Amino acid sequence: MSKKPARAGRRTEALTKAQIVEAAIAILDSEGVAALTFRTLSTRLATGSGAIYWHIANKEELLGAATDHIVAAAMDAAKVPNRKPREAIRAIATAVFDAFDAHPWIGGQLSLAPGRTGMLQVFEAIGGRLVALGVPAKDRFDVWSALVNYIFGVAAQNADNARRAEEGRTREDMLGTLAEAWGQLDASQFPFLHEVAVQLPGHDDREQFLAGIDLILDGALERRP
Amino acid sequence: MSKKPARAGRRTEALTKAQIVEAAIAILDSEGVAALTFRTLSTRLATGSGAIYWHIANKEELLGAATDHIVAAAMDAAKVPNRKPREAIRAIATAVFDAFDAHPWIGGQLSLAPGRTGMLQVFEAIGGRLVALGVPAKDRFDVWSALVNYIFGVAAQNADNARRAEEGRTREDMLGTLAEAWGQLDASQFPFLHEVAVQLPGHDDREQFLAGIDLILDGALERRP
DNA sequence: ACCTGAACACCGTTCAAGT
DNA sequence: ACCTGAACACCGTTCAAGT
Repeated sequence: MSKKPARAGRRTEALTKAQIVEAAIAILDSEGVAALTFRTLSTRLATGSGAIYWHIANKEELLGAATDHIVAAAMDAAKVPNRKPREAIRAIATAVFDAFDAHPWIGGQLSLAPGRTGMLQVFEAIGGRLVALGVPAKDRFDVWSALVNYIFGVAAQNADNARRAEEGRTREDMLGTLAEAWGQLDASQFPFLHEVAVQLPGHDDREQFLAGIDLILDGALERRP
Repeated sequence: MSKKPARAGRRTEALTKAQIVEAAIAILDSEGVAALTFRTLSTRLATGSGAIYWHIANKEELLGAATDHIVAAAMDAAKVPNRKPREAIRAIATAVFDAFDAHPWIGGQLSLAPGRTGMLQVFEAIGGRLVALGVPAKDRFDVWSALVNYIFGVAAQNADNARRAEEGRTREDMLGTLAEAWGQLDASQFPFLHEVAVQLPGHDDREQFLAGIDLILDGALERRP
């Protein structure tokens, strides 16, 4: 027997990057982004904080890998092969939107480091449907770029709103407050916002997100070679 | 005479929030987001770190106010009143894109706290042009939402790429590396990315961003009541 | 009312030492 | 090869004490 008793939960096999990323996601989901530190993470993994650095370069890589894990899982869950192209694009966009909304700690960790296979899958899936949809070859790169940037950009902004709502009022409260503020804006200086204020509380963020996808696709299909 | 000589640069008037925000922007622009701490900021302002908290609640509010200051300045500089509606929208979008690109520390600080007048000005300016463009009233809210979300979301993602490029290779280097990686992808599994790889190095992010604006507007104008 | 700056309660990251 | 955990060099934020 060694002097120290074996610690409960001490692993017997080597850590893996996947284990670390999954533990990080568990902390992020249950306690939020502020709770993810190398100390809480190493405690949960029953190891020393320095051990994590053997597998992961730094916190940015950790958050990036966690984000890509969520994206890849969302793509796996969104079964799209048998759908018509436009429906497939809408299904992929919805999957990303819902995944970000369910894991609102996802922020600006959307870069394309090597090994970000989840994002690559989304990129390819969207691009492939544009060919099937009949978007002219000369427009394809721009349409694809607009779509993937829109999807990830808007989903990330929505997630950030959800995160802020979590730590305070509900989303309905926030929209109500915003509608009231815009309704009190000077109608001669802000006629549009003054008018659109009434539509804020009732609207569905997800539906509006998908309406934007349709606008881009409609614009793309109007183009002829 | 007091025992301690008056410190050089000691202010004689009270701090203002505007002074703090401008000093913060100066640090962010010249030394990056990691260099902005309450210690560097209070040193530059010749005050104590706690003094800043008399005027600003916390770092999130500081970064949010700095972001809105940049947006407001960009809107002021982008003279759009005499343009045709579509050109005005393109000018506003370009102004936001360029401002974010020039201040790449702008990240996810895009929320709508009270007093964010810069973002409100962009929102109103875009909305007003949609009326002038003849977008049907029933579509206006969705088209407006798609446009402003696209503009801020894509501009923020581009800024984040610019920030990452700063602390390493150039943007051209990064695009070249990405093109090479995508070019080596299995062409049967990733046909679209394999093909689009060749277009990556030569493309202009700003032009592609504007192409997305046009797609949304074209999609919107195709709708009839 | 506004400022000072030490103190508090943390961080991410490194690294000599272990197995 | 992989892990340990103390140590380093910081942070944001608070607050008693000043003017």
